[in-house]
Amino acid sequence: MNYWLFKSEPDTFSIDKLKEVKKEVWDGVRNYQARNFLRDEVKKGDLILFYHSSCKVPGIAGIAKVSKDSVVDPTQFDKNSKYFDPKATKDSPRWITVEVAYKKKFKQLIDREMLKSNKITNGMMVMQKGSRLSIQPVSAKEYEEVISISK
DNA sequence: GCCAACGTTGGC
DNA sequence: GCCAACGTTGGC
Repeated sequence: MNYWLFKSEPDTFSIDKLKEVKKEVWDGVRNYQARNFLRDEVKKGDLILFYHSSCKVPGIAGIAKVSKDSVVDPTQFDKNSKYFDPKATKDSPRWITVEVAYKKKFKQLIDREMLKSNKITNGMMVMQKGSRLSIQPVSAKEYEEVISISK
């Protein structure tokens, strides 16, 4: 079992929205490094730190769980989607992702100030300058620390 | 295969 | 809105 951090802009898709819909296909990832994680390493049962980015207060908002792995991102075939990819075919889809299920929302958002002030969480990939990857691996130690901060 | 130009991300 | 960091594109 592995741990991950998934970034999402709350204006587009937030932890509250996930809570409402319970499950959602994590579509729209169009970066190969992130896609490779989604395709090869993110598996059913893995736990996800749900990170809100590009907003007033960025930070970790809660936890989700991978409910299905190796899901073909349907938006690549949708001409009306901004994620449409003319080079993707049904026979060899280019964008593979996962489905995530809501697990919990933290009582309080763990903002970057909080992550920075903790020695372990300050070392997380999301805290590194210029870290743009939207699907990031998280160590068990980092995950546990985030959980303990959230309590 | 190099690399400049360009586009995007994302914290601040 | 700024700007640094990074990824992608495309000419050569």
